[in-house]
Amino acid sequence: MSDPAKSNPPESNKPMFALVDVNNFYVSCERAFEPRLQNVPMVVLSNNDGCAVARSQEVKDLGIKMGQPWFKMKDLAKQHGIIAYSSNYALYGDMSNRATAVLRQFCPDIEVYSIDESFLQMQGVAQLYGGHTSMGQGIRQRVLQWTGLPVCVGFAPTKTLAKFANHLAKKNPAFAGVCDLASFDVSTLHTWMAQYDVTEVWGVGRRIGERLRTLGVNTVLDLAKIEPKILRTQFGVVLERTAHELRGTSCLAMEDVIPDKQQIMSSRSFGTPVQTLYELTESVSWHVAAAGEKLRRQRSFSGAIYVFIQTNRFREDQKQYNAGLVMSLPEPTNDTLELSKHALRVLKRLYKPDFIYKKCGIMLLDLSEELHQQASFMVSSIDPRSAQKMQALDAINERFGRGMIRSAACGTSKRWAMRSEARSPRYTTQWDELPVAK
DNA sequence: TCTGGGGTCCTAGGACCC
DNA sequence: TCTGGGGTCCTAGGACCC
Repeated sequence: MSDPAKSNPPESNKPMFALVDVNNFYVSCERAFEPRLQNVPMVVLSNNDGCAVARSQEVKDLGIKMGQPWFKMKDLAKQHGIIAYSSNYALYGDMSNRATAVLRQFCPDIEVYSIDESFLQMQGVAQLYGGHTSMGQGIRQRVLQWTGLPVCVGFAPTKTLAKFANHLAKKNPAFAGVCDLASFDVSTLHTWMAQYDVTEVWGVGRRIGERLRTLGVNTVLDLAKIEPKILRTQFGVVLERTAHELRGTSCLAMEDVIPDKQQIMSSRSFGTPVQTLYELTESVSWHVAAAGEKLRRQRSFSGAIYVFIQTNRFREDQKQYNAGLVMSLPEPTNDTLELSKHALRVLKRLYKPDFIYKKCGIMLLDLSEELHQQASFMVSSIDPRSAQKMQALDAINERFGRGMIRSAACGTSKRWAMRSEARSPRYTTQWDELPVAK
């Protein structure tokens, strides 16, 4: 017998991607630990229990849209017995890692695209599993068995098509959760493409969708067929690339290494409205601490900090004030206390009494790598013990929970803290919240 | 009463330089 | 009086993603 790779060189050299995506991810995480939630209409709410960020199929069937405010659907919820959970990011993050670990067993070349989606670069791997479809089924089965999470898999020669394949797998029960576009002939592919709105394409949102419609581009197929050069002049390189991808030419490669973040943000709406500088100070200090942790985790330094405060834009009966300011730091730092000092100085300049605030936050900007930090020849104002201090702080907070050690400015009242009234236990990351078998 | 929190990339346009 | 043109860098804002 001849080597299959050799007898078939053009096939195995062509790029081939799989997109694996967990169905209704947050909802599925909750269901994995509470079987009684199966087949029950349920949503998971955003921070502050604001709006629905994950919906079970039953809820989608009721016509409830992504991002719909919870308070607006309470009547419907009562009527249909919709259960709402607060979001539990400790649980979702951990479950995501577990699912990713299973995928890695199938294919080492993996790009974790988001908390619930990964691209796999196949390069002939599927042959080991008897082809795309059976590999896809194998993935579904093992992820479900090992993590309790249901996934769908889409295969195609480009990332954009793999996203579309995944979408088909999700929407059409006939695919049984796995759709291999590479096995479709052109007319079959086009028949499917003609059935879906152009905004289903990865990279085409509401706005671009509207503009495309004026050009007579309504379906996925229309976008695949239009001359890409036209898109280039009217929309730019990104959409041109998307069109090429829909035609089967791979333009987007795997991004295997996770690049360091170029900006780090921490912000949140308040659980209850805030008026005093004192409370804003607490909250901003809290955000600086959270962002500082992320900054040090990727071993970066920040050269500038942005602070903003906002009133509630939905309250037409209240005076509105949105303000933000960037401040360059005298030298890059990763020290939470140093960052706080500057952030609070900015906050004082922004603050105006007589407004009712709804949200505040900070962003760390001008990030640079640790390696590039050089001790200044000039006298540095940075405390030489800063690095050790931050290391100790991170270690303690890692072990005992965020905020165990914090600057005094973070305060103790936290009247502004976000609402999270129906959070499930952190089953997989806290010893005292482990699920109990009865 | 109650309306999320992150990120990225691209482009247009202004400032500035020669 | 004549009112160029090309290049770079930066920023703000818009669009997208999950």
